[in-house]
Amino acid sequence: MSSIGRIPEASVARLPLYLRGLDAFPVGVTATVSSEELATLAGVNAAKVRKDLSYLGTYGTRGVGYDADFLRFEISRALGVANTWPIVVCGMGNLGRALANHSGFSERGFPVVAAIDTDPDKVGVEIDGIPVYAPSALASVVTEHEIAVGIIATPPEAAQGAADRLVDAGVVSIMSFAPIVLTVPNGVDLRAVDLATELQILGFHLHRDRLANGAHATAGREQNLSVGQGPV
Amino acid sequence: MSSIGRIPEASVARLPLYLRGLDAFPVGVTATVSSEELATLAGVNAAKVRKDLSYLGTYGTRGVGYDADFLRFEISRALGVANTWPIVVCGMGNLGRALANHSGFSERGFPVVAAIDTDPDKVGVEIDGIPVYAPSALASVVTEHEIAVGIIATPPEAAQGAADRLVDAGVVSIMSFAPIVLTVPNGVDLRAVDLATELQILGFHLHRDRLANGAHATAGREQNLSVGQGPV
DNA sequence: TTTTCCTTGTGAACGCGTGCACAAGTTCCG
DNA sequence: CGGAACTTGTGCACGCGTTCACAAGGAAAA
Repeated sequence: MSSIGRIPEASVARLPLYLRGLDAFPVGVTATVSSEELATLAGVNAAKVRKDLSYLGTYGTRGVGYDADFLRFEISRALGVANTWPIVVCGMGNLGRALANHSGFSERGFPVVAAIDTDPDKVGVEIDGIPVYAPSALASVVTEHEIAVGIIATPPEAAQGAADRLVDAGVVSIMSFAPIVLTVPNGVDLRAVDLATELQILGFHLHRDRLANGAHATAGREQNLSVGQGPV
Repeated sequence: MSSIGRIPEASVARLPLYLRGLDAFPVGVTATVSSEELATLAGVNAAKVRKDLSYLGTYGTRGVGYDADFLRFEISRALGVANTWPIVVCGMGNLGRALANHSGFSERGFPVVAAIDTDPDKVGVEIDGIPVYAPSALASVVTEHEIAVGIIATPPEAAQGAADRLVDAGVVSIMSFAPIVLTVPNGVDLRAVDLATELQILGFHLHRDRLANGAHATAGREQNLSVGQGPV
């Protein structure tokens, strides 16, 4: 087994992008990718690709490139994509329903196997094929499906409660869409995505450019940003 | 007018969090916040709060703290929150509909005023009060509502096309949920959020912890992460 | 007025991430 | 077999962001 040393967080955050880029190459077929190509596919630069991959091991061939299929396998292994992580969605409002249906999740090894909602009208039925349970059933649902990942898509007021229940039930990774700061015990991995905040960042640049130029936004900023998030 | 110098991107990304934290204080009422309190409310540390705010100007009082109401005003001004930025959502699938309904957007000054979809059954009707137009109508819709911000929630195959049309129509800020790399001209601000990628990052830590410990995840990682994204 | 207490604002050090530039290694052609 | 062309892997330098630690300043009490 290849004992991988410490991989910088910034690199970890890019590994899924490389994996996504490798979708351009068919599975099971031998093909060669250069760091340059992969960089384009992932939206980063070539030096970063090479350095990131070097943290995983020496998987390329100098003068040639990387074998696409093998590289996919190795990145998948590093990310633990071989495993399937069933997830539970808390809050079946607009966003929750959309997330529960999001095909990208199951395609990437994160099938939504259950949902939680407080609305008695929703509890007990299946929404888009996903069974909805009451909050009280969370612990048993988590145990039964061996769920390690939870998504919080509740209203802000209910988010901390949902997080607490998830943690109590044994969930150790949480992705939250609630626009508040959540507190979770040590050892629980929390990722917060606040969509309105993201827009406000866009708004800042917009505002600045409007002030700088007359009304037209010609003087530019950067042109491409990728997903990511830094630890606090 | 306070001419603000260059504000680091990392600081800009936190300003909305501070603003969100200040929601805890009523509008129009004089109250004092210390950097420590605000740090807790925003989920960061106090030194960062002070440094970030110092980029905006000298708004605090030594020995006392910041006036919550005034601070909110100043951060709002820096972010351009005074303005309202109408947005258009491209792709009224599950995610698009959820985003179009997301109350957090309009609350924060980003009302969804129009949607675009290729499905003839959707075009011409209103979905949740939002008029849906055909892609060909995009330019006139953007002009009419003076739209500067677009959201891409289309399937991946249609995303680049949607981006191109948005740019042609004059949109200069784009938030994309499509799991592909988009190319936009210089001067256009693009923010990409790939939800599956976010989950895979969680999955990586999960995987690592499972390998390290037996099966229980007690040995911990960090406990709190906030939204953010770095320029490429 | 002077002293004490408190919190901001910031200079400076540290650490991480990025990108350059090149040595090391591979393939292919003559 | 020698050399040209190419691409990886990485040492190193640079810059940004974070954090510490403290001086500067203000309020309140003595």
